[in-house]
Amino acid sequence: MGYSCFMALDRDHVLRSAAALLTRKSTATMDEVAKAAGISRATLHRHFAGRDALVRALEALGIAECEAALDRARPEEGSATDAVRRLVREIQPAAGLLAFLYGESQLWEGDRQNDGWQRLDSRIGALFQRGQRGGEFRIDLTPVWLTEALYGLTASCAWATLDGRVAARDFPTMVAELLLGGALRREEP
Amino acid sequence: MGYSCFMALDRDHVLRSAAALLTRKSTATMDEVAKAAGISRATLHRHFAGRDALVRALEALGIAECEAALDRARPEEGSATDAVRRLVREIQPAAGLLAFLYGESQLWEGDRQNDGWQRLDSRIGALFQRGQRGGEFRIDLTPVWLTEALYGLTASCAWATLDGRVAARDFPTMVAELLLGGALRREEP
DNA sequence: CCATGATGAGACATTCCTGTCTCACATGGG
DNA sequence: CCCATGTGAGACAGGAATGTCTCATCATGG
Repeated sequence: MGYSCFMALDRDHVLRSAAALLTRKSTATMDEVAKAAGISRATLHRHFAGRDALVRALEALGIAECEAALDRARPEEGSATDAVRRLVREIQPAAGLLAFLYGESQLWEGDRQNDGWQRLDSRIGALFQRGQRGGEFRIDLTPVWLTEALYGLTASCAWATLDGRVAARDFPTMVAELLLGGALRREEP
Repeated sequence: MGYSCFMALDRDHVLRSAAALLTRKSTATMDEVAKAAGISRATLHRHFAGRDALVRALEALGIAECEAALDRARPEEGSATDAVRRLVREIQPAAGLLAFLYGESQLWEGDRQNDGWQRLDSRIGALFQRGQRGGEFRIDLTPVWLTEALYGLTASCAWATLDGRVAARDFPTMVAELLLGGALRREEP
């Protein structure tokens, strides 16, 4: 059977390479994706039927990584503020992939879209709602918008990191502190 | 000379139509752009040599609109906080176009990019810096990141508005208040 | 040693978009 | 009235990416 027992690993490796490449160049060719993974275009097509299938697989990977990050962040524990900080920290490794998917409008205009996004939105929205009900978060910004802002700031910081405008080690602080506290100084520490 | 004296108006109309369409569907064909503007593809090519020229023209329009918004917002007057609120309010009409350009990576990977972005970055960055020096804004978030976050939140809210997740009339509040104050409640009103 | 199966290289047709062209038509000015 | 100019429709070739195919190679397992 040759390498067949490693195909799952190969597939994952290809997926990660594609994510890394498409994060930087979202219009990359199937040939470029194959080159980046160190395989031929034929083999790439054996793993993923076409470009659409590849993007869908990346979408599934992104959703899975976000859900894993959400699990690790334990959004139900402790203060909502700290939970958001944990979430941003845990989501950083997936930020690049998330930024790519966020800009891939192809995923949203389709008639049916992956349920995973709705699950994620619900869980993250619930975290913000918990913070509002507990009096930690202001109530004039809707949980839906706060969730959207979390995605947007994550993607923005991922791009800014790729361009070198923000240091990667500052990612958690920049995203979480802006999302939580905004630009204004606090009167009381 | 027929309609030649109105060509400038035609061109502007085409540009606005293209912006509105490409904001929703960034991969729209030249034919779709022409259809959306109510002209034929031949006439579209008479106004813009090719797709690249069209995108560049949209970039120039976006920059011009942002600079105009910045002028109207009078970023040097009054408190930096109010200046940011004015800027967000004035930038809303250009938010859709800005969101399209923000996701058009083609503009950034080219060897030379429009100087306008740097001018805008400088002016907006200066506003945040003024707020920091005046003690209004916190100093642990860099002006570069705050500028990036302004773009990112603007684009996010523009998309959320298109999808109906955020009401258009709430745009200024959602963007400005999150950027300024974050999600946390203030102890003191 | 041989058979199996995965791989890489490349050819190939197809499809889609683009850019350019021609031509007929309409409108407006001289 | 006649000409000039802008326009729409369509044809056309070219390029690029895709998806499918074949074939030679090579490693593994029996």
